[in-house]
Amino acid sequence: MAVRVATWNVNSIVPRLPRVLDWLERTAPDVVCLQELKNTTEAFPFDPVKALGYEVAAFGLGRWNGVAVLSKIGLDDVVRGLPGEPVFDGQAEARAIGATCGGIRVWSVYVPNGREPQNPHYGYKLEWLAALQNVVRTELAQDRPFAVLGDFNVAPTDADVWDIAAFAESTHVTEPERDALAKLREAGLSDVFPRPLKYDHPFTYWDYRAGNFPNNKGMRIDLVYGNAEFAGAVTDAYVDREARKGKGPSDHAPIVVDLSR
DNA sequence: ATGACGGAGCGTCTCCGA
Repeated sequence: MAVRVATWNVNSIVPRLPRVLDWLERTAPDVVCLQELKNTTEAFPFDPVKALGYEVAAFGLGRWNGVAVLSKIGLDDVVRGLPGEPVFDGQAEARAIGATCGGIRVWSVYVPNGREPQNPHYGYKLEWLAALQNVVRTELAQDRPFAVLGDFNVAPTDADVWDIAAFAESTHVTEPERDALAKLREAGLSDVFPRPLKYDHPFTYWDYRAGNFPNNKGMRIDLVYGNAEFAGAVTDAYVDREARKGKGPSDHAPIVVDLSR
């Protein structure tokens, strides 16, 4: 059976809804992890998404963050929030949601940005990634295909940013952030590396400013980290940069992963 | 052309994003 799984940071679901619905229709993924919904759980546009055949598990706490899992192949054992996650500035944030879809366990994650290495948000980011490591170890104890998909806000290698020199003193490329990803791989997850539809590297994010998209000044910070059962079933994976084009896009492009089970 | 920030809210600025 073929299963199509996708992840996409939509940068606010309400203004993006027409584009997201159109993309869902054309791409027809079975399971979709969404990030940066920027609204509350109740305000998620359930009806038009359900009309396309999806069950929806959303988790939003206000104007920032917000994650969801959509599925056409079942949606069970939903967990809202990352068990053991840290709290920043006394405010709970909706950055993770887990669900089981047709026997595949997925976590949709929106890792904290970190802002600058000197900012308390950076420490929060590292603590959040440590909590993710613990959840991953727990999930890996289960014998089933499993993946963490989403906006990790970390570029795993220097090749994952358009110019490493432009990132001196910046988050997203520091050793501790990359170590956190390495620990996920050491625990048993593989980086499901997508193919680009154009150019030689599968960037997933391009800043809106300064013509970064047309100039392909991008970053690969949206990732699919799967266990052996998940990664071993992958038949194709690509970044849909077409979704970054035109008027009113998200600043992130979706990643589409095809599995044969 | 892919084309030179955008979203949200106690809002006409400020915060946040990466």
